[in-house]
Amino acid sequence: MFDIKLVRDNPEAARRGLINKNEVDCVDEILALDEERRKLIFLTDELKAKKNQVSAQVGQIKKAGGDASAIIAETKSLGDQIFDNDTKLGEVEFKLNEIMARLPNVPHESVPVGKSAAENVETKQWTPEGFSFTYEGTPLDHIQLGKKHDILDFERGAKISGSGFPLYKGKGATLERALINFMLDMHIRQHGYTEVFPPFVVNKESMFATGQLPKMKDDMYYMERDDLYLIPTAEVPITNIHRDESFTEAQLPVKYVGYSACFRREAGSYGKDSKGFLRVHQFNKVEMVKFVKPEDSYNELEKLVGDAEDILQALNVPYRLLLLCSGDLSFSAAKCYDIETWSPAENKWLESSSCSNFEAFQARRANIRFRREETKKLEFLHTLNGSGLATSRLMVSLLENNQTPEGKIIIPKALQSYTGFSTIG
RNA sequence: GGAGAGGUGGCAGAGUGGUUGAAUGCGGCAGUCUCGAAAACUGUUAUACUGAGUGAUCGGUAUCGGGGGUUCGAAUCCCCCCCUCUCCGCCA
Repeated sequence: MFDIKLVRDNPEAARRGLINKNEVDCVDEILALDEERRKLIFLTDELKAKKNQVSAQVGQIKKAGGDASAIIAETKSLGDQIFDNDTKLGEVEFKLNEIMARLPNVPHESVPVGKSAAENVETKQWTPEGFSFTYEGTPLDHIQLGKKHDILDFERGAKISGSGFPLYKGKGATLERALINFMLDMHIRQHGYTEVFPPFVVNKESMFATGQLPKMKDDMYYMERDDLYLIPTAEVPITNIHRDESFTEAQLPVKYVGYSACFRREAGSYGKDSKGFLRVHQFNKVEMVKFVKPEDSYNELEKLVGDAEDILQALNVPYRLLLLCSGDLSFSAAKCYDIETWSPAENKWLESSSCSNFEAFQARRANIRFRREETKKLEFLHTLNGSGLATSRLMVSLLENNQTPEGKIIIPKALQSYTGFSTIG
């Protein structure tokens, strides 16, 4: 949620933020509603104060055995006015909240201004020793490799559930499990995260808090009967661990890492990069979430990206970092790096991770605060999260980059103690 | 799914219609005492919105799981919903 006070105090900044994110300018509408709301509150509070005052007199008069009927009549009419005003106020606040809830976060000043993904900025590229973008011969793609070694079965996955629900088999299933454990262990042991294993199904309050609702409603699996949603990312349950809670300053930063299956309807994106693992409805992801003090959040974002990079370097997977431009930023993010891994068969980069600073945007929606020692006041903290990483596209890069000319797959050293084997095929 | 109990301030726990934002205890903070600390004693200790003020702050309103109702007046009475616990049933 965007802070109404920020809009009120600096409408031009809010307007710029909206335009930079390719959003409709609704600042004037917000300002008008806000003014109406405050006018109504002021009037009604005065009436209520009067009513409370008169009401107290009723008690005193009755105690003394007097007749209070004249005063009671006065309170009654005050009550009617208050009721009307409150009804009006409710309508105004409903409208205001609706607009505010759909107002995206404002990009940080370090974010390049741009309209679309084409204007994202590559900030780093990393490749393992001896790596070359020009492949000798034709590399098999992950679907061919999956079939050849009988480790991935997209057809049967589709039979069981529909397209986009992959089935892993044999060493493929083991490799997937190994990847998840390897990533979790590195974040826990080397990066200092606390492991959590969250629910994969959440209520609407949780979805609102992290910003999936109301905007992304159509992109989520929803169970009407129970009014519950399948999570699109572990970011949702993990960030919501501390919804409506507050920390002491000394407790921060709090860092969690957790695995979850992720479910996305991907409505409207059929056919686009959708073969095999490139776009699926269910995938596995290890997610890092941080709760930090506002002044630390941009430093923590860089560290978060570094934590994800460590995984890729340990796995010898070529990758690059993209700093997303304002127009490509998600609804809740103020700044975001995507990590893309190289696919030799597709001959392109694949998005495998997204690391974002949400500043106080989610904290405001989720009401997560901390008490600052110096001022003794409660403040909204900043939340961040990043995939570390999603296994589906990582698996594409992992399989394709580690294939030998004979079509074998070499398991990276760091993973071997997790898989229990060093090659596939 | 059935039956019962319960949801009150950071925590524990009183409170069944009228200065109750809420007793008491614990915790926290400040002070006294002490070389220092502990103990003891004293004081203090919620949040949001809103108005005034540069500001410290002051005024008003709301808040006792959530929503609605009764009443001049609700933590307290009524209705609906949510959650937690116990027992029974079912079940991976």
